[in-house]
Amino acid sequence: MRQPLHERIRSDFEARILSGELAPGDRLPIEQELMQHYGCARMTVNKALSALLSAGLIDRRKRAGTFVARPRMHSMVLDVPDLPSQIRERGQAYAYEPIGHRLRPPVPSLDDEMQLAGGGDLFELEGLHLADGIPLALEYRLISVQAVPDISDATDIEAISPGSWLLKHVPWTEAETRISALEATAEEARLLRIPQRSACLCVERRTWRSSDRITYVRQLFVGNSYDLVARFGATR
Amino acid sequence: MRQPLHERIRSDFEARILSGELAPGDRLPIEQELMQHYGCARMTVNKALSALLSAGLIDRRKRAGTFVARPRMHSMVLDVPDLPSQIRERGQAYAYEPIGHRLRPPVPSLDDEMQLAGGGDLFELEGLHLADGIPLALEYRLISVQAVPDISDATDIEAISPGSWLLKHVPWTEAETRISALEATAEEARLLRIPQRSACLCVERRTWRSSDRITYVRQLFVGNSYDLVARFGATR
DNA sequence: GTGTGATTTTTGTCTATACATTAAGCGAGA
DNA sequence: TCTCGCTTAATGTATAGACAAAAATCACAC
Repeated sequence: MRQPLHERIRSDFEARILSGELAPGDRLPIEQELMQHYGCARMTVNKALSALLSAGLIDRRKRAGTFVARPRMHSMVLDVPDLPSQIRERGQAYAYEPIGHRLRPPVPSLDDEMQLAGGGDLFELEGLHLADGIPLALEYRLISVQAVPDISDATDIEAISPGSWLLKHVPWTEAETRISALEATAEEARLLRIPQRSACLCVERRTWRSSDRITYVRQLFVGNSYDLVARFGATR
Repeated sequence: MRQPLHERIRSDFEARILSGELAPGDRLPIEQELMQHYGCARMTVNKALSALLSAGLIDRRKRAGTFVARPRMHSMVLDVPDLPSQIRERGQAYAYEPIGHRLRPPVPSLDDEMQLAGGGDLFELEGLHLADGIPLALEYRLISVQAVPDISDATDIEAISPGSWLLKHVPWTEAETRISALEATAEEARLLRIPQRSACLCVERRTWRSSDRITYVRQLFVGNSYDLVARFGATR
């Protein structure tokens, strides 16, 4: 039994759905029929269909049956590796160069800052990510002191990089990333050592741990030296 | 039984892992112990742990046991909705304005074009996506005639938008998206009606159907009028 | 010591069955 | 015709047991 039966059933239907043979809205056989077709117990069929369900390929309704899901708003998996390891993987030397940091209260007129702070203060942090000594990205970060009290006595936070430090100390459960393109301001261009108004890739991210805001970060990548890559396909 | 037992077991351990109480590498109780702790059958425990496994939160090895997974390279889900529906969702009028199209052989010196063509010709297509009459994105697309023979007699392809047309006619199984920022050339700027060298978000996508290349598309978005959004979280 | 084979623990798969839950569909009555 | 409740077909959850497969461990021979 090199390939488990439930896996075979699952991939059979995955293939038929992805190939278009089974179109969105089409009904799949009921579990009883599949039991007979594959000559197995219902639990085995159920395991296969549960996997397809959690992969979002099918919808199931009691009494009604199992249906091919409408093509969900197409989505792909975006790799968000942390910069240090990604730069090292390219065979370059990584360095983080702190520009400054301070503790300050949130600006009352900025809703986002108020929510992030959640009654406490904000830890503000700015620095450069360098690859082989050349600036790759400018990072501006706000951390909620309330959500991350350890931040006060974190002497090592700028030794590695704030992103890596946070990942180690504060696991998050939810995040939203926004990607856009914009032109570097004079100040940003100076820090990144690029011409003014050069195109930059702007990645903003907000993270939560079960409804509490943790951090906001804005990374400005030098346009022609960094690509984000997303993939879709080959379930595992 | 508002909440199934297997779901309770799953979320118990999800919480303990995300909170850091269980650190990467820590060993979880074996299924026998969990059966006793929760007073249930082994299949129930197994279902909970299988869910955590497929979510990537744990690793399991026969004879060795179950362990909290090392934090994987973080990945997020990137929404890639097709432009027409997304623009209409914002309450704007969508239009596609064809610039031109032709059938031509691939350029022999370009490996990517040769692979895409796969021995046949390429269908080349250029057009603008407009929101309320204002250019939002410039699209350049190559389609493999071999993979999509219907393309020859597709009179409607420019009536809707090439992306939507393809999505309807040719399901794909794999795709790679590359996101970067760059400055519009003189020609691109003219078509998009923006100043020369403005920052633009460049989305390139290559799609496959089981090892056959189908299409290459490059969409150039006006920098300040479009964001891509990616999310991570809420395991259903 | 060092490999090598047997042992045993733990997960992986599967069966057969039971009862719960949901909602589609039907029929009775207003 | 509309509504209410009943029946019933389908999925959802759970059980108890069986055997398979992998790999850590141990014992033995060299």
